[in-house]
Amino acid sequence: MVAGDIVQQQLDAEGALEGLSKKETKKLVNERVGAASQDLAARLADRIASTGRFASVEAENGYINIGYDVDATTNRLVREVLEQGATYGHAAPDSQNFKVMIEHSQLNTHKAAHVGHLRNICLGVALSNISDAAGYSTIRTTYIGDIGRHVIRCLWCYKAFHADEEPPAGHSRGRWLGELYVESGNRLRYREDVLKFLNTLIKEDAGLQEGIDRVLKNLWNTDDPVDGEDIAYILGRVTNGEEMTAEGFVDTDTVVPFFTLLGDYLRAAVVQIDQENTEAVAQANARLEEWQQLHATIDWWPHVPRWTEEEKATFQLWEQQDPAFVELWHTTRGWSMDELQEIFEEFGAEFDVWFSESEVEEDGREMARELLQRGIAEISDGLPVVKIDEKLGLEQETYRTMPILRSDGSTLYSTKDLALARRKFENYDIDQSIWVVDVRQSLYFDQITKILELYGFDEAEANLHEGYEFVTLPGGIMSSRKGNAPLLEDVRNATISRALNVVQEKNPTLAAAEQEQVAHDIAIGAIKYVMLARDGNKVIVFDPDEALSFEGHAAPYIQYAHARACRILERGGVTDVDVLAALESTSFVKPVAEELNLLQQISAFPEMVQRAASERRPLHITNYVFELAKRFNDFYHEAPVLQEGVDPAVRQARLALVTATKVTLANGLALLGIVAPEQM
RNA sequence: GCCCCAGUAGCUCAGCGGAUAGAGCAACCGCCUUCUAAGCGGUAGGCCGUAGGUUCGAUUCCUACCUGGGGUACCA
Repeated sequence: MVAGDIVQQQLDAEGALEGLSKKETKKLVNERVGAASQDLAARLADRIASTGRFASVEAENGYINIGYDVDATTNRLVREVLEQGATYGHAAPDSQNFKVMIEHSQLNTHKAAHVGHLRNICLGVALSNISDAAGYSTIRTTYIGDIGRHVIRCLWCYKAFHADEEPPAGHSRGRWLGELYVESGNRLRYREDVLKFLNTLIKEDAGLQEGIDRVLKNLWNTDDPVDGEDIAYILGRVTNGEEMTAEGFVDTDTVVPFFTLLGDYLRAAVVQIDQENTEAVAQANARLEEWQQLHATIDWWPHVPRWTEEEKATFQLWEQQDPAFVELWHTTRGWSMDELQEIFEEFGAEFDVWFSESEVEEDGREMARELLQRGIAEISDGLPVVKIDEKLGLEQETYRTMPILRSDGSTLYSTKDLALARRKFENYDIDQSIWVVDVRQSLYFDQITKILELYGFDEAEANLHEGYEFVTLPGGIMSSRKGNAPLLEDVRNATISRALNVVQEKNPTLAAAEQEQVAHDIAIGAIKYVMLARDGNKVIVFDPDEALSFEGHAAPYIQYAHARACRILERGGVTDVDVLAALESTSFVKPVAEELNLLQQISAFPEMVQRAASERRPLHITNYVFELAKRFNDFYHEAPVLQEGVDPAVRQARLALVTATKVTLANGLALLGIVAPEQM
């Protein structure tokens, strides 16, 4: 760019540009700029070299390569690393003079955590660590979803169907509640699911039109014949390829015998189909399987409307703070919290402040009232909402309309978040408030922020949504109903047992307890690395097999480099303290290329921490630490430390380099919340 | 419809307007009497989604389009 300007000025001064079109000017400048930049680089290089501050300065291809005095620079660097130890790379605490609150790991009680939550925890922990290390005063917080529709549903299901059951002992009680929540959804959504199945069949199954007659005939022949109008309804929908609704039936329970008889048709379809056509066979089988699953609970059908009423009534029990219900809530909440604590501990999530939805509910309700009173919110179709675009005077739809309470007066997520956002600034004197929540909520958080602005809350703009894409499975979107969303606990267990196998195979002489500890560190590290080594705006396709791979670009590769470094130091019989003490007499003369590459990478760490913090991208640290491990492995193969024939001075220098590498690797991994074992 | 995100090697992903676009996995060929082979070296593999624009220079910035994903008033 500079060279371009210079060339242009030169040509201008020479008068060479006179009368030329813009395009011709460009062409001329273009022709000369390459040479000019090389010339410029060479002249600059000369000038830099003349300062005598660098060991070598070379101009190459328009770039300037500067060489340092290796011995002095290395000594200084290694000293810095060893003196600072676990804080190498960190800025002085609070040196940024900026206080930030990071909210993450908003797990729910009464519900099982899945791999998507795992990404949140890993990201939140890493972002907090990095923020802290970069010198931002960081308050770690979480916001537990201990009330809301999921809790109500779970407890409704508990009271209605499982009240007399003994919940399992110990930590699986939380998981048990999670299963109840899934069951509640299946029950309440049952009619929808059945109708969806029927309507897909009507739309996609060409054979149904022919087969329907027999099904309907059998419907006449049951002991308790169904209404003729309903049979006509079914026939009409099928022949016209139109969707059925529950309301379309005179007697909605007609669906029960109809759905049962449909099984005969589907079973026959599997047999009749051309067996050569594997795709059609697979589809027919899949349909039959889905039918079987739904049919297993066909007796649910008549009850669904009543259940829906019961769910509403359960909401009201909470709203009215019914003592028995509140007690049940409190007890079951405790079961889940025990489990959440374990997860947090295992994944290194520590919090300075704990929030939960139940504690901000009243504040939120109060705020909603005020918003209505002040005319910022209004009742639209019986629903309290803020018409944000209208209030901001925006022509184009941008922030749309946000409900701030349910029409029955119960609170929504938004009700509570408005209150919480305000509380954070009022009680903790922060400069910035960050939500680590997946990207699907970005409109939601924009809405919250804008409503706070309309409310007159000055700090609203200091809210920041740190979004990240969600986690899917190789097969497609996860659906908890189909049960193919891997639960956090399952992923954790599978990875740990897999890691244990590898450790036992690779390091059979290690004591069993050590093997288990190492396997644990490796497994958790592997999971975390997968979650952090992709940019936030990339969807992670979570392949359990790949997460379990311990080779290549993954945490174990880095941990292995660290363990190797530890091993060398152990065999060399030196500690960090010894190396530091000997530094005065350590000289780094004529290092090989692998050593220089390693040194360069170590020295880049502090800057990388700053960058990761300011961009809020732990990815920079995962990349950094992988590159560092790679360079160490290169060094390991090319530059022997303890082997015979290595000059004692070289050995001393290399031991120092290995120590600095070990410290930096451990520090980098620590920022990611990954443990660096000393042996593997 | 409107808004957001992604599209780079067979797959998963890096790539701070600049040098010959890089890793890992998978494939193929090598390296353990040596500080741990969870490692290292090599081979092969690319219209950087498409078309314009800005720039001396674009994978990178802008616009449009294509493809995929997500969001879009009483889910969280």
